[in-house]
Amino acid sequence: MNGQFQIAMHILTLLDHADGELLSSEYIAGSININPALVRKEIRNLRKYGLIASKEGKAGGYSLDLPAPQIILSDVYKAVKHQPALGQAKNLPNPKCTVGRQITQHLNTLANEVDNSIFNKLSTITLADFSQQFK
Amino acid sequence: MNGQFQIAMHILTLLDHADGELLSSEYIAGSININPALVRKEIRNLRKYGLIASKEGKAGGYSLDLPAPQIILSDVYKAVKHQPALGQAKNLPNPKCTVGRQITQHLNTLANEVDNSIFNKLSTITLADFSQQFK
DNA sequence: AAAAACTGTAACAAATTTAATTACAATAAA
DNA sequence: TTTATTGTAATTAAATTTGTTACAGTTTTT
Repeated sequence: MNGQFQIAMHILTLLDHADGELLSSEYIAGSININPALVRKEIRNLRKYGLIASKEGKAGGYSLDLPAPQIILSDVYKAVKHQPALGQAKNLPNPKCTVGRQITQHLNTLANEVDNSIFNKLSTITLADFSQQFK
Repeated sequence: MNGQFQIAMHILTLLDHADGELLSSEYIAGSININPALVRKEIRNLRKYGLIASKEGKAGGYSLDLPAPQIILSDVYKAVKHQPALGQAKNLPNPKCTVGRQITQHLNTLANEVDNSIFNKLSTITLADFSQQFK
């Protein structure tokens, strides 16, 4: 995994604290300490998932698209997750071997079970829960 | 994450099926379809955690160091895991910002909780459970 | 003793992924 | 019309992961 989840949480927490006021990608980038273009790229994704609203043009910026108590961390995770948490090997096991022939399938099943347990855990926490720790 | 867990599980499953007979890194590599040196490198690690035994020299090779029912998948995970499942951002948040100042700590707490839920899930499954699916 | 078949380990190269940078068109407010 | 900002793409740089090669050390076999 990479740092997308952390970046996403940082952005969302800032927006929650802004309390409806629009924040610019430059301001957000200043808090996270990364490049503003990366912030915009990450937000493009979160917007696709209905978590963030944006306004273009002068005095534009970003805000939450849902009240913080309605943003469930499992949804944030889904938005940024592209791979199973257990990882994914890129080898192609030998189909002539009894184990090699079947292992991909069994490993995938296991990976899904693990992903589910992460979802379950994260579905018990809202952005509001997380964000209020800072106050 | 990378594919280390999958490679480790593949190796362990093969060794379980070998039923005490020693397997060479070349044979194992043939089933996984990767380089023998990589197999040995991965095994070096699993050996450190007491999961695999090795024998050097001609007619050498590898075997399980514990009966399969005593190899818990959470131990395999611990052996290969180097990073939290949620990932880890490499930015250094701005300490002048209320959120930036505290977020690393709160994200780490969350990451630990998630890691625990993975451990809990994997601690319910043994290598024997996994491996017997192939028979 | 010598040859053969292994493991153990290191050094290096290649490929892939992630993050950073730059640039600029499009939009909306002043 | 100027200014500040988002949206997006293209490119570069850095980091990580995977693959390769090589060879010393070990144990068995002849």
